[in-house]
Amino acid sequence: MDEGGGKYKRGLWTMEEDKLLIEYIREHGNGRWSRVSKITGLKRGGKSCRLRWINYLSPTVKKGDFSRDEEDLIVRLHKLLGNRWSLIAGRIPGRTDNRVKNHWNTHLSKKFEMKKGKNKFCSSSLSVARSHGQAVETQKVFPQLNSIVQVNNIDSNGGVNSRPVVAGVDSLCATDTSSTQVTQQPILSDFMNGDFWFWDDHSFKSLSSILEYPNGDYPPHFVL
DNA sequence: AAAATAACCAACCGCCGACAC
DNA sequence: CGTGTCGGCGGTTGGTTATTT
Repeated sequence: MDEGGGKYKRGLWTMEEDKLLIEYIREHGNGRWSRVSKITGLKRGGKSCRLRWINYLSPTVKKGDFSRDEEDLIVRLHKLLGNRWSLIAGRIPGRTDNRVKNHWNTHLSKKFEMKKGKNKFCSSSLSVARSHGQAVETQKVFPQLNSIVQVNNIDSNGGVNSRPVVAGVDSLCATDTSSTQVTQQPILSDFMNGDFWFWDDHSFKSLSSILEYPNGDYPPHFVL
């Protein structure tokens, strides 16, 4: 490959280049990006073609401003997942990881990013409620999560106790680390470290593995 | 009106994992 | 196994546009 060398053009794409790329994809489908320049004569590397298609030319890309709902979802998912932009974008129809990332960096991070260290529980968006009632507020925001999980607590030794809980995005998380609420939710910190697992009869599933199922198409064993 | 600064965002870069050979 | 290629990801850059001085 010669993506960074002088063989390929760099910088903003022209309309003519866009046309060539669209024509290529119409005929050959997307993928096999490294062939684009050979077939079309386009002086662009495979990576550049892929990025241009995914982030701009694809008909699935939603252009225009982010809605309040989308912003809210980004903020909550970012709290939950950190800078895993592709995963976040995967939950927001039509938005690409690059656009979500840019929007976060330019608009949202200043507004919403929590100060780290002072209140770790508040910076987590996931809580564990001991009843559906406590999770109701969060279902409006992130219905997929609440609908799929019934989990058991994992104790400090890695064992599973039998107390069922419902996990969800919590907009009403504890604001004070000294409150008793914190001590009642010992597994929150595990969650934040990415070590939280959902138990579904015979196997553990990480939160991120569940989120990777698009559009709520979870395997049957996750559905309550 | 012009220069300086800030904000925005498309595109690039380096790294990594999957895969084929 | 090792090597090369490709596609995907997150971090970063730099050009353009908007705003402020």
